[in-house]
Amino acid sequence: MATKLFIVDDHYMVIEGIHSILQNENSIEWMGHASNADSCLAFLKNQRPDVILMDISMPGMSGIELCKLVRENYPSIYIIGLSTFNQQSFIKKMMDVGASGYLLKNATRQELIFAINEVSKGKMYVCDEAASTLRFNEKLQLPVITRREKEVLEFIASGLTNNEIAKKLFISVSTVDSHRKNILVKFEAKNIASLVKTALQLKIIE
Amino acid sequence: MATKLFIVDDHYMVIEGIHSILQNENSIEWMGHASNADSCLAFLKNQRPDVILMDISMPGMSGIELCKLVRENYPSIYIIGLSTFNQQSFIKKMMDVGASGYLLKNATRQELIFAINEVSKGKMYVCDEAASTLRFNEKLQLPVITRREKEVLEFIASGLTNNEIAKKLFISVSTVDSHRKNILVKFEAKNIASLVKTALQLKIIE
DNA sequence: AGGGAATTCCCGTTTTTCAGGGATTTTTCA
DNA sequence: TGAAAAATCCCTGAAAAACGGGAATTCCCT
Repeated sequence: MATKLFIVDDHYMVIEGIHSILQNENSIEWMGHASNADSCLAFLKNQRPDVILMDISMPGMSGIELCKLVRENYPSIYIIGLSTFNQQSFIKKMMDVGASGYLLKNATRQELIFAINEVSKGKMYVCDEAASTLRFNEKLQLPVITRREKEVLEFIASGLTNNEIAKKLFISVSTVDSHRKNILVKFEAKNIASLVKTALQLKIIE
Repeated sequence: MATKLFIVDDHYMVIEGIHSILQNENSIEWMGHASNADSCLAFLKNQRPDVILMDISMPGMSGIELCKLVRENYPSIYIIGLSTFNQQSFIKKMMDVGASGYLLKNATRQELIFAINEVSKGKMYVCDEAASTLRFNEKLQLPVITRREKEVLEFIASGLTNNEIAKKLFISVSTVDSHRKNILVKFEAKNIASLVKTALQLKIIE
């Protein structure tokens, strides 16, 4: 039986490309596409694909949130993440949230078909580039900061002083200072400048 | 006479998508594709398309450099920039370097065909999103900093203090401080944290 | 129920940044 | 060759961050 495939991507050219690539592939049945998370969810109300190819960065709800939702509500559907960039945190988050595979948009026809078939059988498929990025990151691993620390970090990056942050969060300056110190340690940063830089580079803040 | 089109993009799916979209369009003749700047240049040694669709971010030479080269050596070829993101600086740089148009990868079939046809006649076509980004940026325009200021900014972002920077550059702390102050004014930042954040966001430093 | 993590708070000292001036010497380029 | 822009240097005082400690409470998970 052919694998029923659905695609969520906000790039028309990519959808068209995948459609065209899979046109003569009779092991895969094209169910359609959505260009954002909401239309995807609406589609799933009545239809049940076997595999969804899902772009990670989309306007509105991201592929990561969408993946989580779909996996929670329709555990029989397998998901393959799709993105342009080989971005450490994206890949990890996508896999954490239940994706079965990960492809970059420069994948070949062979790789695409192979990935869909593997995943439809319940296996995993992560493309080489993404896999090596994951391995690299396991060694280097991202600093883990708490919810509160992240809040403080965001305020710091937007230029607020400890005093201003304290007022915003209704806590004392000492507390803010403690958080700041802990964040600096976790990031192995010696001051705010390098902290903000690495936090942005690691996409921990935007 | 049909417009002869060539495509440079490192994403197979996008090439395939565009190919598929243009298959039944007889005003456009598909000449082929390259997945990087070098193969594009090699192709141009013997062939002469009318229009090149060119991805901006590619491994190796970027679309911006490639665009410049092509325009210098083959001024009869018109170029349309292509990218995933609506990124201020990219669009501007691409247009500065001689591109005739700019499309995002979520363009529709109609828009794609229209853009190619317009550009082939020597006109310009910039998609709405990109155009509004350009307008937005003209008003807001990027801070212009001097070479020295950029050097200092980079050291600041990597966590060096004024003192350390002074030693590295063999200048006095006062001078570094002056640069720092000027940079802060130019970025309208109130402190280092917000400075580093906006400098990174505007891609003025990496 | 117990333990660890998270969040909260405080102190004192040193270093660095911020904000406000002003001033001189090089470069650059029209 | 001359004016504008860039790069250099200096001062002072206040504000904030960095450093190095310690400690109490609350939350969460097993």
